[in-house]
This record gives sequence, structure tokens and C-alpha cells, in this order.
Amino acid sequence: MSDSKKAIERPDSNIHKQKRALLTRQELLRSARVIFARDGFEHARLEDIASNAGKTRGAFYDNFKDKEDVFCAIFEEDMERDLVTLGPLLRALPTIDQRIEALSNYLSELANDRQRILLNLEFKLYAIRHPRKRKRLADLHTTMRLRSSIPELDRLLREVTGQAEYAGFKDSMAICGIMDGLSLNHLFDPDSFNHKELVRYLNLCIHETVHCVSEHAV
Amino acid sequence: MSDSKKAIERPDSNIHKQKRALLTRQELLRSARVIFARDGFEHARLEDIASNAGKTRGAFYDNFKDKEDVFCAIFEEDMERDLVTLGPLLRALPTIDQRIEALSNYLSELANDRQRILLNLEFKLYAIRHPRKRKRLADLHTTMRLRSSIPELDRLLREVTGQAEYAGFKDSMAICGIMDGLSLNHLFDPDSFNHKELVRYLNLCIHETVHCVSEHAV
Amino acid sequence: MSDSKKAIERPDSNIHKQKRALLTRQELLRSARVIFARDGFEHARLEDIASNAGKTRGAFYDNFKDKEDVFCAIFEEDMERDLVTLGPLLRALPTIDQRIEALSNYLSELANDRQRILLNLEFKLYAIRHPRKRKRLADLHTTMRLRSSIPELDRLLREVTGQAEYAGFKDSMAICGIMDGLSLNHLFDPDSFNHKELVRYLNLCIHETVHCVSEHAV
Amino acid sequence: MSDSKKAIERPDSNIHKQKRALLTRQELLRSARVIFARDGFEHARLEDIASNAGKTRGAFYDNFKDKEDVFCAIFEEDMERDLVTLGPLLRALPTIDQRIEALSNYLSELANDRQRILLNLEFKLYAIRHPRKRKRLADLHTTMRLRSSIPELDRLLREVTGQAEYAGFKDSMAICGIMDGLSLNHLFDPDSFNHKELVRYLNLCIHETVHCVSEHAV
DNA sequence: AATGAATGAGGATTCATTCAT
DNA sequence: TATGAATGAATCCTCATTCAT
Repeated sequence: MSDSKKAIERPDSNIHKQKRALLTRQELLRSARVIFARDGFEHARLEDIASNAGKTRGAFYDNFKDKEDVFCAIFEEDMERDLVTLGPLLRALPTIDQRIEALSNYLSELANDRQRILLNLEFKLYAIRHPRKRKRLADLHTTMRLRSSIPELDRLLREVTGQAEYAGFKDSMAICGIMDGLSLNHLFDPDSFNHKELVRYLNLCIHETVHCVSEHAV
Repeated sequence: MSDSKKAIERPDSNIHKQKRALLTRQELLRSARVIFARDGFEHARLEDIASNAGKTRGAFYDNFKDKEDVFCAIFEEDMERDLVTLGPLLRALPTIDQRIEALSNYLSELANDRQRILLNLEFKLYAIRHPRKRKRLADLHTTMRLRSSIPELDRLLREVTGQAEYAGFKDSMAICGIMDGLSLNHLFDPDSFNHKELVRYLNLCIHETVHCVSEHAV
Repeated sequence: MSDSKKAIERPDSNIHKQKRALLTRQELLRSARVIFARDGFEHARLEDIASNAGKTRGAFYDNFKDKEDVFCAIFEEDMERDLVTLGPLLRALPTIDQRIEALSNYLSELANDRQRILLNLEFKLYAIRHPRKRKRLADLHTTMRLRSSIPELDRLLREVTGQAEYAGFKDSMAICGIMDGLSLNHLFDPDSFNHKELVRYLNLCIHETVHCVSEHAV
Repeated sequence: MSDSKKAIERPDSNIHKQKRALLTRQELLRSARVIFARDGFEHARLEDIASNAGKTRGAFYDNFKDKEDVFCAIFEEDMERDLVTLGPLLRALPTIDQRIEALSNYLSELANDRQRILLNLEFKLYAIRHPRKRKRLADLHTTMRLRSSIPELDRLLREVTGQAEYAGFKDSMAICGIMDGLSLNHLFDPDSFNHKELVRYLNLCIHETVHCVSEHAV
């Protein structure tokens, strides 16, 4: 514990390096989101991702294996973030109605996040087209399906009526689908319907879902 | 009809040539749908499109200017086909309810057409990312928006209650959006909800739309 | 046979194209020999191979799959050439002694061909280091072993004394080995021994081989 | 020996450092042999050399200037080792015959050392292809030629008959060449001839050489 | 109209080398 | 001494596009 051996590395130096390395990685991830959202997975250039992060291609390859690697890392990060954000948020609220309201708000904010919408669509298309290209992609695909892209959503729906897993799950996928579609078309034609209308349809579906679930439960 | 060797310009030969040319073009378009749906616009190779049509790259360039050209041609063809298919179909039905039923059936069939779903998403993403790359793309984009991807849909909705253009339009975009989203997620996770459920949500939205529209109209 | 169908392609045009394509391929092969001999397999640049042939990299990839592909093609070509050259040459000679003399001459000429020596060494090292990288390489490796790099050599040795296959084969490999080694060291240090000396050792080995073989046969 | 933390310049510490530095260098050299033999000079990665030695690239650059630097260092080390090994060994034996026998044994062991064979071929090819890239390489090349790759070999041959330098030298190069070639082809096709046969050819050449030398000497 | 050889720009990837710590 | 993050040149390979036939 004292001055043994030969301190393989001065701790300070290590910490600094690690910090720098982590920063670089995060910077690259942030940049990758921007570029993937802007250009799509296939058209995105690593050069752009790197330079947008103020780095070179070499730095990219120090942090990621290849383009698919960052791509997956983005969604892993997103899943994690949603999980730690939405879970506590919902559990902190006492009534079901408040939770549904909170969820509705959360979703309607997501529906305004252009980058997230595009990345989400991009990933789903990619996953559809590369069913089992690599284990990691497949696993991510599975996890996203199990969490219906938005963790806590299906958990909440199940809680609402004490339903068995499957029923709630189906509906949460449907809500995600409606989210995806409305968001996409909002970007495709911003004039066609405004955010309020998007929210109206979303709530319609959420309540219909809850309603149906309850009925089934009877 | 006999020695068609190299008849420099006989009418027959011309007709044959034109027919052959048209066939080639159609064959290439069909093939392009397959490849674009399979690989996405960016990743699709002209080589694959040509060879899948039993042609070579040269033939491709005789019929299309470039990759974007076929891409647009596909959607122009789709719009046209929907227009001549769905319009008469709906107009032939006497009551609103029958029309809505027919529309619902039409949409739920579209939602089963993997190729069409993927191409549709691909085009919308492409249009979102290349706002005014070329006039033709922009025009196509506009037309699709005005027709809410599915011609006759907004026309029908307007007819339903005699609403002014804008209100019905909004809703038809929403319905399209929900179509897009549910279809996409059906491909993303075929087990999460089946076709019947997709149809249920679709009808829910259609009727809600009609209902709201009627209410507004009161 | 007359003017049927629609002559898929004017024969002339085809012939010209094929001729051109073949010429390009041969030109690239010739160039590849030069570059591989000069720089070695790993260090050789496709760019150099292409430009030395007066072509671009694209032309290279029209004719070969990758660097290993040309590399193999070279040896396949060499094996074929030796086969059609040396076989008839030897068989045309009436006595064993004359054949041995002819073989000796042939080998001593090979030992003067800097390009061939270097390519030969390069290939053997490559094969040693990539035991079964690809079937084609392995097959080529096997064929070269079976023909002891120089087709007809082992056949001749077997003929000499009517020996069973294996004995002659061993010796022909040995002769090839001695060829390889003396040639290499002649390049490594041209002053150390001249061509005459190389031939002396070669003949020594050939005769020793024949001698042993005969003795065994007794 | 106690708190060796960061003693800025104590003698002990220096000695330890030097010892450690030397160990690192030797470890890297050992590793470089493995990697160069496995992958060849061009294809070998410094990263692999370093990590195979349990070090990082940084440590490599502390001990060597670049890739060619280690490469040369390997052969300098080999030359030195042979020199101090074989010289005393031969000189300790009273008769020529015994010395020739000892040499033959030494050579036939070398012919079994895969790593040494491959490194030797690699170096000779490299030297052939970079005639005077750097003085050090050229010097090493010269030294190896003068010592015919195997120090003491030509000295012995000269001793055998009291010949002038040149005659023996030629023959020792030839013997080395035959060594190289037989060893190479033994790796290329291990089944074609076994070690005993390799030794037979080697001895044949050695004796033929001695014989010739003697004759000439008469 | 169609072919397919050839082009060459574009982009992914590797890796020797540098440098701050 | 040693680390390993970062660089960026070098090079492989792909593929849209052109063009002579």
C-alpha cells in the first residue's frame, strides 16, 4: 500500500489521460449524432464526424472500431440515459394519471427533438436491413424492442392495470410507432400539423391503450 | 418482319425498339425498388439495380440520369398509380362509411407491403435531408405533402364533413404518419403487434379523425 | 444461323473488347511481376502496378479481385508456361543424358532471371506464412509442391531410373531448394560466386541425385 | 532499496534503471524476432512487437529508432552470437574432420530453426531490395557477405587446405545458399524431404567443396 | 439501345510516429 | 523510462459515371 514495486504509472498522469480520453470519446459521440442525423448512417463520413469533434480520423479509430461501432454506442447511450431519467421520474409520482401525464409530456418533448427522431428512424431502418449482421447490433435491437425504444413505457402500461407483460408491451410498441410516424411526418412537412396536434394524437393513443387494457383486464 | 438486321429506320423496327426500351425502363424501375428497399438509397449500387434487371450499367444510364433520377421516378410512378387506383375505387362507393371502410382496407394492405413501407420511409428521410437539392425532388416532396403520401385520403376526409381543405389535410397527414410509424415498427419487431392490432390503431385514428372533424364542423 | 433474333452484340465489337480486355490483363500481370519483384508482395502498391501498366487502379480492380489475386495469377501463369515449355523440350530428346543436360541448362537460365528468382522466393515465403489463407493459395501451394516449382523435373527424375514417385519427388524438391538458395545468394552477393559456379553446384546435385536414385533402384 | 519512489538520481536507482532498460530492449528484440518471422518485415506491426514484449509503442521508440532499426539490431545480435559460439567451438577441436563434422552439425541445427531461417531469408531479400538504403544496412549486408551469413565457415574452409581467401569464400557462400534453399523448401513443403535428407545434401556439398578446394590446392 | 472497359474521386482503414504526461 | 492519446500520411477498395464500340 505504501511505496511498493514501481508505481506502474503516476496516478495523476493516468487520471488526466483517462479524463482526456473520455472527453474525446464523448466529443466524438456528440459529433457522430450530429453527422448521422444530418447525413444518415450510410452517407455519413468518418472524416466529418472526427473533424466536427475537432479531432482527426485517427482519434476516431482509437475510440471506435468502425462506423457501426459509434452508431451502436449512440443508442446504448440513449437507452441508458432514458432508463435513468424516466424511471425515477415516473416512480416519484403517486397516481397513475400523473404518471401518464408525465409520460405524455416526455414523449411530446422527444417528438420535438429532430436529432433524436432522425437517429431513431435511422437505427430502426438499419436494424431492419441488417437482421443479425453482428451480435451487438442484434442485442441492441432486441433490447430496444424489449424496451420499446423508450424504457419504462411498457413497465408503466403494465402497472396501469396490473396486466400481464405481453399486452402492455404490444401497446407500448404501438405508441412508439405512432411517435415515430408522427415525428417523421412532422419533419417531412412541418406545416401539415403542429406540435399540439401531434400531442393530441399521442394522448388519444395512450388513453385508448390504457382504456383497452383496462377493459381486457375486466 | 423478315431481315431486321440493321434496317436503318423502318417504322416497325422503331416500334419494336420503343417497346423494348419501355420494357427495359420498367424492368429497371422494378429492380430499383427491390434494391432501394433492400439496401437503402445511399448503400444501393447501380450495378445491383442493373444486374437485378438483367441489364448492365450502360442500359441504366440510357434510361436514367443518375441514382436520384430512378429514385424520384419510383415515387412519381407510385403517386400516379395510387391516384388512378384509389380515386375511382372510393368514388364508386355510395356512402361515406363504405368509403372509409375501403380506405381502411387499402391502408391496412399497404401496411403489409414491406417494400413500399421501406421505400416510403427512405424517401421521406431523403427529402428531409435534402430540402431543395433539386427542383424535381422538391416538387415531388411538395406533391407528396399535398397528397399526404396517399392521394385521395385528404380529399375523402374533406368530403366526409365538407370541411375546408386545411383541416382535413392535417388529419390525413396524421393518419399517414401513424401508418408510417406502425408499419416501421411492425418490421422492426414483427412479434410486438400483429396486423390486426395495426389495423385497430389505424381505424381508431381514422374514426377519431372523422369524429373530431365532424365535431369541429358542427 | 441467319438473321435471327437480335444479335445480342455485334461480334466484331465483342472481339475487339475481349482483345482489349485481355491485353489489359496481360499488361497488368507483366507490371505486377515487375513491382512485386522490386518491392515484395507486402510493400507493393496497387497504384504502382496499375500505373506501370499505363492503367489506373480501377482497371486493376476490373481484372483482379485484390493484390493476392494477381499474385496467385502470376504463379498460375508461370506454372502453365513451364509446363508447356519444358515438357515437350525434354520429351523430344532421345537419351537421358541429353535430357539431364537440357534440364541443367534450363535451370541455370532460370537462376539468371532476377525477377523470377525474387517472385519465387516471395511466393514461397508468402505461402509459408499463410498456410491456408484461401483455398486458391493452398491449391497453388500444393500444385507447386507436387511439381516441385518446376514441372517435369520430378517426372524426369523418375524416368531416369524407373523409380517410384516418391523418391524422385524428394530429390526434385532438393534440387529446387538448391536452385532457390544459390540464386538468392547470388543476388545477395553477386561477387561471391559466379554463374558458372552456380551451375557447377547444380550439376553436382543433379548427378548426385541421379546416382543415388540409381543405386536405390538396384 | 526502500522508498525508491522518485529518487531523482541515486546510483542504485540508476543501476536498476539501466538493468531494466536493458531487459526491455532484449525483450523487445526477442519479440521482434517472433513477429518478423511470423509476418515478415513489411507486414509486421510495431504495435504487435511491443505488445508481444508486454510493452507499449512508446517503450519501443525509447529503445529503437524505427522498424528498420530493430530489424538490423536482430542481425547484428545474431552475427555476434554466432561469432562467439562457433569460433571457440571449432578451434577447440583438434582435427579438420572433427571440425567439419561439428560445422555440419551446427548447420543442420540451424536448418531446423524456423525462426532463424525465415529471418535470414527476410533479411537477404530486404538487403537485395534496398541496396544502400542506409549505411547501417549496407554495412550489415557487407559484413554478412564477408562472413557468408555464418561466421567461421569461410575461415574453416580456408584452413582446410590453406587456400587463399577468395576460393574458400565462394564455397562458403554456396554452402550458405544451399542451406537457405533447402531450409526454405523444407518449410514450404515439410513432407518433401526430411531433415536427414537435408543433412545429406548439406554434407555432400561440404565434402565436395573441401574436395574441390583440395584438388585446386594441389 | 446496349455493352462493359476504364476512369478517378471518394472514403474507410491502418499504422508508423510524435508528444504531453 | 514508459505510457497511450493523437496525428495524418499512406493505401486499399468501391462505385458512380463516361465513352468507344
